[in-house]
This record gives sequence, C-alpha cells and structure tokens, in this order.
Amino acid sequence: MQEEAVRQRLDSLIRTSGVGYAALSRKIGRNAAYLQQFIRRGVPRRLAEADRHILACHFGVSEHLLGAPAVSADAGSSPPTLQPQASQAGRFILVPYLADGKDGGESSEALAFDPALALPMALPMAHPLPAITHCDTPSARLAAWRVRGDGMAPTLNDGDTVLIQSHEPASIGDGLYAIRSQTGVQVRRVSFHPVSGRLSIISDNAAYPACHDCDPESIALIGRIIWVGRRIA
Amino acid sequence: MQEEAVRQRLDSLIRTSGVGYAALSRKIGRNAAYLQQFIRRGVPRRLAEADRHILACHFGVSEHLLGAPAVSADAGSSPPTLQPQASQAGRFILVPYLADGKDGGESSEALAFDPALALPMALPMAHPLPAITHCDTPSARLAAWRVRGDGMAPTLNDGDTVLIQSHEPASIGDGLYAIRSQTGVQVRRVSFHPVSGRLSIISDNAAYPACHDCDPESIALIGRIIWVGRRIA
DNA sequence: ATTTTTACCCTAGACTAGTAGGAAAATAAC
DNA sequence: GTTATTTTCCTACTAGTCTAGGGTAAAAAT
Repeated sequence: MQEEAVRQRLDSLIRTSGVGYAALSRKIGRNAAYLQQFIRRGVPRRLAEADRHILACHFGVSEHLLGAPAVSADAGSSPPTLQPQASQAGRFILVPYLADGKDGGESSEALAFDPALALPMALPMAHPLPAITHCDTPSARLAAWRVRGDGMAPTLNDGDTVLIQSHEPASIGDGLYAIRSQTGVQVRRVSFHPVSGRLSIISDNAAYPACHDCDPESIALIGRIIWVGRRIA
Repeated sequence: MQEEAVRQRLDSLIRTSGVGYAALSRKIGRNAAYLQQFIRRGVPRRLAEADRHILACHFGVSEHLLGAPAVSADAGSSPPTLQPQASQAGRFILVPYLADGKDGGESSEALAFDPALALPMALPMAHPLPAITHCDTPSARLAAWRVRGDGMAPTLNDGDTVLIQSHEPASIGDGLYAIRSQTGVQVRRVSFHPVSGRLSIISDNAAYPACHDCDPESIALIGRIIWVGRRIA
C-alpha cells in the first residue's frame, strides 16, 4: 500500500537533510531508534499524528506526504436525523494564505505563503469555481488573503478574507485584483483601457485616490479576487 | 490530563444523541465494545486520527473537542520555501447546510440539514469566530445557508453563503437573522423594539416591504447571521 | 601521527499499549 | 412473556515502544 511510500519519502527527506534518524527521533520525543525502526521495519505502520506533524513542519512539507489521511469522509448512508451529518463533507481543498509582504520583499518574482494558515474551500458548493475543478495544481492557482484597510470599502472591508485566483496575463479584464506592493498585498479595482492598453487602479472607497493610465508592465498583478468571506456579527 | 475530559465529552455526546456505543463503534470500523472501552477504561488513551474525524463529523463538533492536538506549530525553524505548505491543514469544522425548507416542512420544531453539503470553516483564521471556540455543542449552534433572492441586496446577494449561529432567545439584538418561513429559510434584518418588545423584519432591498410590530412568538428565528461568503468573479 | 571518545545505525528482545472477541448481565423491542 | 440488541467486563492476541548492546564512522584527545 502507501505505507512503504511514506517511509521511503521520509527516509529520503532525512538523508538529504543531514540530520540523522536518532536526532530526529529524539526531536519528536521518541527513543533514538524510533524512526530507524519505522523506516526499516515498518513499526509503527503509521506515524502518530503528533509525530507526523512535527516532522512535516521540520521538513516543510505537507502532512499528506507523511501519511495524513485524505479528506474524504463518506461515512455511510444513515438516514437524516436531527443531528447534522457531514457525509459528503470531504470534497474541499486547502488554499494557503499569502504571507505578509514584509517578509517576502526580497524576491519580486516568487510569492511567499504563510505556512500557518490555510483556507478550506468546499468543492461541492452550489456553484463550483471553474478554475478549481480544472486545475491540476490548484495550490498554484489559488491563494487567500486577509484584506487590510478600508481602501476598497464597502466592497471589501478590513478583515475580509479574499480568494485570489492567478490569471494569464492576456486574460486581464476589469475586476478586483490583488497587487503586489511595497507594503505587501493590496486589493484594488483594475480597469483595462481598451484602446491604450493602460490600466486604471481604483479604490472603491472614494476617499482614496485612483491611479489612471498606469503601465501594465510596472504593475505586479498577483491574481484576480474571485470570492470574499466576511464576518457580519 | 485532558484525556478524561475528552472521554466524558464523547460519552455525553453519545448519550444525548440516542446512538449507542456499539453502533457508533461499528460506524468507525471498530468492534462493538471499542468506544465503551475507550470511555470507561481509557483504552486507547487517545482516539486514532481517523476515528476521531469520523466521530467529529458525526456529531458535528470540532475535532478539538475530541482530542485533536492544539494548533501550536512552531516546531522547528525550517526556512520558508516557495512551495505552499499545508502543515496547519486540518484545523477546521464542517458546518452543515440547512436543508431546503420544502423537505422539512412537516415538523415546525426541528431543523433539517442537508446531508450532501457542508461548509468547512477554518478555525485558525486570522480572526476566529468566538462562538466556535467556546461552544460545547457547535453542531447545535452553527449552520450554513445559501441566500436565495435579492431581498437583502446589497448586503446579502442571491447565492451568497451565510453562516448562521443559533442564539439564546433572551439574547436577541438588532442584526441579520435567518428565519424559518413556509418557503424555507429567509434572511432578514431584525430589529427589536426596546419598549414594546415587538420585532421589525426588514429587507435591506427597499423594493421589498418591511414588516413592523411583529409578535416575537410568531417568528421562528433560527439564528443570527455571523459570516457571509460571496463569489465576486 | 595514533588512540580514545562520542554519536549513530542497526538488531533483538522485553515490556507496554492497543485491539478484538466472547460470555454474562442489562436493556430494549416486540 | 420471549427475543434481539446493547452494555459491561474479562482475556488473549497483536502492535507499538523502548532498552540494551554490537559495530562503525567521525570527532576529539593525546
């Protein structure tokens, strides 16, 4: 089954990291021979949840790679009761949050993600998002961000969570976009001038100035805002 | 430690649900005596991850209540990579959607839930919802609903997903509420008259009439709208 | 340079924890 | 009342965890 794949994967991670079995075993709070035993003898058959978590963090990989169960819980066909059930609850992906731009300011090309946060997005919503259903690597196409400030109020308020979908450069159309800026990520309404090809960057909050006639080459568009979640009370 | 609290909590959930130990043990794929053994004898000391997940979904509660490790992941100081990580994935609850009212019209007392849909809500969002973290039985406290119609536009638009939190009758304050109606669930702005104690039921869309001076006893308030998710593009 | 020490990998075995099933008692359903 | 199911308790078996010890390579000491 997959158990051996997990062991080989962990073995590979350990060998390329320069840390040894024994030190890492002690790091997860086990005896010195623990991981060698897991990898070589398959005992235990699966890593304990807490161990797996520490190891995933240590190596900076997804827990799935170390055997975390896939999120698919089709738990039977019991009739509906007053108690809510979640029998079809397993179809969703986890969208990582963009990291604060102050951290990733060095590289203007790579997006940095915050390893501490993830936004679960349900797939079987009444109207699935097309990009999700057709994307081979949804994690490379979607990111979450928490709006800061009132620049886009009332459309997007401070604290709202937005879902950003990356786009092809040729497919820019009018809409809300996440833009890389020196202070991190800004969300603005972008309009594409049909003749000049220049962009207008607009705040929905009229108290903030718009920027018209911008050179598209000088704007680092991250992606388009396709969804927003907001707390009401 | 906390292990006994988990067992007592699970015991309480089982006893109030009307399902027995044996049936639930079989549901998680264990022998009939498994959960009785866990609760009574503390063997195993912790529920297996997969078991815990099924039980949490069954009861509609957070996995934290059943012993999931707390989200404290400063485990190591590996440098951030470009690849998004899901090391904090998994800390969320599944909120069931209310069923279409046409199905549950018989009983005016019990809420019916749609077993086919669930809304994952992340716990470690930047601003966690307090009710989730403090609720003993969140399944009785949270439900999702997809808004239909433009009665509450522009606050809530057709197709928006809302999160409904149940309330104590004595704690009604002004706000958006989900209301049981003959056509299912309606979302309205409710105002509580401070002197007469009567309610006003208002549509944010001025094209729809408001209903003032309503008898609170004749209004079936499901709960308060605390969050909304909306598709933008 | 050599020798000693340290740390690691590996293995076998002992000990502990987990899992399941069966019998008896209790409860629920008819 | 009888029958079926669940709960409770006990026991055997399996899996998990750890320790002790051997061998080896690398680091430290001389």
